[in-house]
Amino acid sequence: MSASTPIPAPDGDARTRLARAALDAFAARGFHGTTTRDISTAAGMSPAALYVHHRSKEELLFGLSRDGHERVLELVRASVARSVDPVRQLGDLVEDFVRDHAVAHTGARVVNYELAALSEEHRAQILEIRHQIDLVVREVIDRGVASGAFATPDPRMTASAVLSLGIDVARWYRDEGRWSPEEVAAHYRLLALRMAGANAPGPA
Amino acid sequence: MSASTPIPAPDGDARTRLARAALDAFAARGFHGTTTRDISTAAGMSPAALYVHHRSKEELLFGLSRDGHERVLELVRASVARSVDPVRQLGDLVEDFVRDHAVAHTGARVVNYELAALSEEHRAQILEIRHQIDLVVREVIDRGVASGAFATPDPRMTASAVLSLGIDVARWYRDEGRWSPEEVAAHYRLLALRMAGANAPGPA
DNA sequence: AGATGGTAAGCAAGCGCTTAGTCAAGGACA
DNA sequence: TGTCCTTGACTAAGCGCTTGCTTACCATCT
Repeated sequence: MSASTPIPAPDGDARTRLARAALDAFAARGFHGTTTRDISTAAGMSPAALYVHHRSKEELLFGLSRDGHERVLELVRASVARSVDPVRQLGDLVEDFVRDHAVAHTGARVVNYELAALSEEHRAQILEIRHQIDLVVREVIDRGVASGAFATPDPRMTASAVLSLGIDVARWYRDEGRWSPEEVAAHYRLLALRMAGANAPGPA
Repeated sequence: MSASTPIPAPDGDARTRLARAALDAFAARGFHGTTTRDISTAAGMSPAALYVHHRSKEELLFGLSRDGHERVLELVRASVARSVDPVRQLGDLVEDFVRDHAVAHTGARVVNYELAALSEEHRAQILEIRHQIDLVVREVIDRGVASGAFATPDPRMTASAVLSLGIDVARWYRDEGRWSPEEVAAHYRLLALRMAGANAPGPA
């Protein structure tokens, strides 16, 4: 035969398959509601295989949480980098953030609601990334208030609320639901700009 | 002795102590992360005592969830009943809802984030109460749009987002945090009215 | 005496994780 | 070319412990 590839498994290599199975299981039943047998069986392997590729169940969760958070941090930084106008920056940020939380709501659930299951040190690392995400939003709103584009009596709480609104999308969004990710993202862009007190939200 | 009371235990009767211990534990570590020994020990009893007062760990969760949801449903209905002006109704509703989710964030976490651990039938009962809560908010916004007091391209999604914003308070609020429940409630009132497109939010 | 509210002890099942080993692929060398 | 040895992925079996829950019994009230 001419095939020289190292025979890829049906859906990626074993390590990736285990990680994806864990993500789905954690999202559906939570960290403590998921057994190592759930994960390995879903990945088509024996329970011991999990420990060939990952040190423990907790470290598997940590890896998923860290990767997910870093992806979101890059996402919001990229949104803000696309322009200099705070109104457009906030709109883009919220639209991208919300779309992502709707599309990837399975991963976002693990990322946002399983922090308590992490070890002390791992949770601290994650909270640091979350802080960076918070800073991005806060700075956009602060600049908008400084320039007069936004008006809000408490910019910090408004920033917190805007992020909060987007995070909760991961909790309630369903694939078979009433709205597409794009529809939610577009409407939430408007809502966030109103929250910030933008005078003329503009079309896009 | 003159005391005729039936010797109340340090913090309420046994059933209540167990329920409160369960609520704290479920909020801190989740349903599956909590053992029946955690609960009974925190209530100052042996593991078997839990089954004298409650049928199972799941039914204990269900009771907490049902009571919590019914309390919130009564709360929002009372908020709306205090006036007839949609602007004031939505403002009062959000203010009361958010204050409650900040003050009672422990209970609200269980109520909002442990639904997956319930049995099929129990979860269905809870979802019905949640639907009633949703309807209250939706009707207030619909009436505001009809009267011209509100302006939003998708009243239904706006209603969903307003509730969502309040629910997420339970996730991030901390007692030792930056803001008092009253401060968050007041600011969120403004945010919700802006989201709904109220022209003049008014003072209170 | 019966009802009420509690406990000590423990059962069957399930948990995270480990151990000891199988098996296929690949390089080294006679 | 054939044989040996190493390496890496994987599993069967199971260890020690914990889980939710039950049973059999006891103390205290009315």
